[in-house]
Amino acid sequence: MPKKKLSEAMPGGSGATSYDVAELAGVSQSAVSRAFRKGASIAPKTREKIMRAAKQLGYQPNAFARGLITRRTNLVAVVISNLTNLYYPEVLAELTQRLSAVGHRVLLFSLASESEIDEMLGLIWPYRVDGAIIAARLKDDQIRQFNDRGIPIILYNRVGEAEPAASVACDSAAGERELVKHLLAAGHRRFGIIAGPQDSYVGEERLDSARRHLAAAGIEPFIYRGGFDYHSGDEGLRVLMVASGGALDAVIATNDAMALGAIDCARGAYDLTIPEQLSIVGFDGVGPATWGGYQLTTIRQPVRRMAQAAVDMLIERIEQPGMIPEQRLFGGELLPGRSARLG
Amino acid sequence: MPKKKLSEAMPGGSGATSYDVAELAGVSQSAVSRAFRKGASIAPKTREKIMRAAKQLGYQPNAFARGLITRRTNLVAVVISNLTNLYYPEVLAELTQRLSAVGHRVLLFSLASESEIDEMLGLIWPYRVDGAIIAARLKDDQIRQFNDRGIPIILYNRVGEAEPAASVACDSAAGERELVKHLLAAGHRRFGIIAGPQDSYVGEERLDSARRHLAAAGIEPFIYRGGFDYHSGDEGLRVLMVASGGALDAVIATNDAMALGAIDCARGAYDLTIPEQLSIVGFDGVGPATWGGYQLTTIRQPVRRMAQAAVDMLIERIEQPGMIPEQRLFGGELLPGRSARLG
DNA sequence: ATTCATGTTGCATCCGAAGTCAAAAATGGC
DNA sequence: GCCATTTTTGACTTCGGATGCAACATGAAT
Repeated sequence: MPKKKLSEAMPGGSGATSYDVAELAGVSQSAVSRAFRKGASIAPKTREKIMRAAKQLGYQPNAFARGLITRRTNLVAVVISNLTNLYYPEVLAELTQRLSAVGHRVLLFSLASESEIDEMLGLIWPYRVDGAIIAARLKDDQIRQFNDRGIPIILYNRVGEAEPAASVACDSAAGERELVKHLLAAGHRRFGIIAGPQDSYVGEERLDSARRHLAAAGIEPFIYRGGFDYHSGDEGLRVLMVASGGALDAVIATNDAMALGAIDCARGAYDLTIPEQLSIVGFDGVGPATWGGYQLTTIRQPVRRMAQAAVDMLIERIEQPGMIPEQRLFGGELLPGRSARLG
Repeated sequence: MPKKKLSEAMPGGSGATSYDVAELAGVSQSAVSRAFRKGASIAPKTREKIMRAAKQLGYQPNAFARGLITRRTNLVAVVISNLTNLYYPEVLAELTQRLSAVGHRVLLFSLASESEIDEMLGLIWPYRVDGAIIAARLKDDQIRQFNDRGIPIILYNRVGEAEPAASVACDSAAGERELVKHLLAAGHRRFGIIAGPQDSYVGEERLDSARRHLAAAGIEPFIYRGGFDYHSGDEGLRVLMVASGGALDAVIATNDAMALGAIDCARGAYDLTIPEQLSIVGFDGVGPATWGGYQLTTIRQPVRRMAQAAVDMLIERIEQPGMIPEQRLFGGELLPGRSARLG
């Protein structure tokens, strides 16, 4: 008995397979397959005939069957730790657009906490993604798991430590240096820093850079650690005001959300005018930073270019496995804004 | 010759299949398959042995092979029109969390413009998603395509018109009514409305409701149409100020982003104090609305409950196809804030 | 017309896990 | 210890499309 059990047209459903299309078009299943593979050996006339039949049946090749045999799924895992952060939605939007443009689908994973990563990796493997873009803190052994499985990854605003990994990042150190330089030039001397959680890679980089450049000028800043959110900015400013005895010239927040929280707190709780009585700077250049009420002085990450680079690099590495991990560092742009006096 | 071409252990890779595991554990492939299916008929001792072998090889069942035979992919398509809108990232985060919790993966699609929907549908079909949650404007024939293919969908803050579709939404009309009621009770009489684009379902609902309730009080508001973004709020306020000859009591923005833009514009460009000289209300209850600098008077959508409901309904409909489309309407919560005088 | 190169086509097989079914093993009752 | 149940197990087939290969058609060159 030949294997020709055609899927009977269900009531209204469209479970058409290549066999159904083949029968309707009067060709073999192979022909149908070839009609849908660009560049395959098939006569234009035949392809047309097949496409007509396919349309009539609402046929679409089954990505699962295809992926099984070709070992290409056209899926890319995108892992983002906290989507509610103001910065990531923009990144995600860009990544999704770019990936779509090159024929890849986004399998999205978001984490409530970094501890969920291992669990999440277990959810990724079964889908045999062609690659992954990761904006979350991966430990070396987690990076190695991708490497071992031959799945190319691009770290976004993170870098691999011992284990090699391709990455795209915004130069935090350089951005922070720029801010500090201008703040110092404008005469600020008493600094407070509102930093992020210690497990954030970029957070620590920004903090280190700021401290280093302040230290070079003989300045020891007050430091508060928050959680990268608006509320941390508010609380951070209060803590710093107390710690410094109210004598602050400038506050460096390691991201915009906290800087905005600090601005509102300075105005609302301490009745300070920004930037005359206190300079506040952030980092990222998220949407609200440019709003009229804030006009934050900050470093804008070139999100579009970074996303484009991440996707380009990933595709390259998918097409040509075994490339040496490349790290691309993008310079941020100083948005002068009006929340700090710069020199 | 038996089909026993085992995938040779690549250099460091882990392309282990159930056959590899079977061989190592000294059992048949079927046994391996059963070991990974909860509730399958297998002896505890055997399962343990298999799991040990699987771990050793880094084996994870191939979702593509599994999906092909079971016709369940555990994939859910999530379609969101504009991710850069302040409101959607929160929704997306909730949806992803909830879906993960019930064992489903998110295949994310975002649209740069609504016209891309048809194209995007063509990208969804091959992946045989188990269901879809859609926060974008689907035309009836597009909803029908899902119905025809037997793919359950949940519309998020949208409803189907002619074609039946399950949906989850926040009661825009009721929320807007509440706002108008309180604004009227506080004595406001000269209203301006900053509305969204006409192709937005919730936008039109909010606008209609506001106009209707104002009309009932004999009031004809000035209306401006924007694009749901911060900048539209700024521009909207300027236009309304001109149109009304500067004599506005209250501004109703049909979402928060525009309300925030209007507040900053009122303060910055017209030097008005909010809410003493002008009341401004929004809709959604996004993060920045509660920030100290704004404390927006708005209607907070119960995002968590809505997302939970959307996922629950979708799963129900996946498990039990053919259910009658249900529509769930959630009431919003009035956040009094400080951007409007309420009665 | 014959030969050869080129372009199309169908057959058979494969990808990897799941499910069917009947055989084999374990369990229980007496 | 023997037979009747109940588990547990493995051989084989299935899902749907891609591909190597051989067969076939087409047209050009001789």
